[in-house]
Amino acid sequence: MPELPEVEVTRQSFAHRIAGALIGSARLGKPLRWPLGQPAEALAGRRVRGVRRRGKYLLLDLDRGILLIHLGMSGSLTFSAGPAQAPGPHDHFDLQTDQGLLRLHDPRRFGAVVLVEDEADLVARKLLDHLGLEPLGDDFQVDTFHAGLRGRRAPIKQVLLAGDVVVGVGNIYASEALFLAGIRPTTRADRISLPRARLLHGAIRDVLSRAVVKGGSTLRDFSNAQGERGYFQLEAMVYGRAGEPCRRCGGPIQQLRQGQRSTFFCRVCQRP
DNA sequence: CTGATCGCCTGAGAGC
DNA sequence: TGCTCTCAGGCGATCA
Repeated sequence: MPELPEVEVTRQSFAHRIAGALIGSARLGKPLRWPLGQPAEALAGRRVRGVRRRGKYLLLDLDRGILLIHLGMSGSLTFSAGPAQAPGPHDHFDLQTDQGLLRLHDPRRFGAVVLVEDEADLVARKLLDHLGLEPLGDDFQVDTFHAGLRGRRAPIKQVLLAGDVVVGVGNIYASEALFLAGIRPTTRADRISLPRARLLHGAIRDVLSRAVVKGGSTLRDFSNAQGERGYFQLEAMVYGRAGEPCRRCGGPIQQLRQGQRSTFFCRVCQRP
């Protein structure tokens, strides 16, 4: 579910409410993708300073350590004050604070919660070091982006998904950004000229930032930490629209598979 | 180095 | 109704 916009929307929906909170206790449900790294009890007594995002990871800065949270494919967070509901079968992590309960709901359990002492921690480095440029940040410039595509013979769609050139672009927004840039998803990344890289750079920033404004995409059950759904899926130009008319030229949207993932594109509006 | 595959999990929907 | 199959927003590990 969650790509950069959904993770950022989630962050914005609870960062200000959890800032300064004192952790009373933590609870783990079924195992997630990686172990917490320490007993859940180790979180008690720590204080939450704030919440950052790196790619699709949320980083809860504590007065001692950092709690890394990844939503995987099906994860969502809620943060609620007042009496806590009993955890459901898919609620696999709770962080009880004096300002509310942060709860991770993740049916498929591809998500993770990892406690590290700092960003130099080996596990933190394994997860974060290889990540590419932040697409909404100042470092994401056309020339560095274009340089990152050099030497990449793989299809541009898959290079975007890999996340080592630019982070946060998942399966929905990769198709959407390539449509906006007029680039065929199968085009080899290293064959993209500087002018087309400029178009793609702009398209990535555009689609991700507009998706954040719309609260992300709710295809099935995504909601932010206040339980609110996203609406960007209503504006999708190609994703999930196989066989339907292109919103630009009217031709049928095509679907293909790249690396076990569905890709959607318009063969008229997107050139190789 | 890069690229292609493989799993990790559960649930929904299609087809028989 | 109930079974089997395919697919779903991610991504690290492994092998060529």
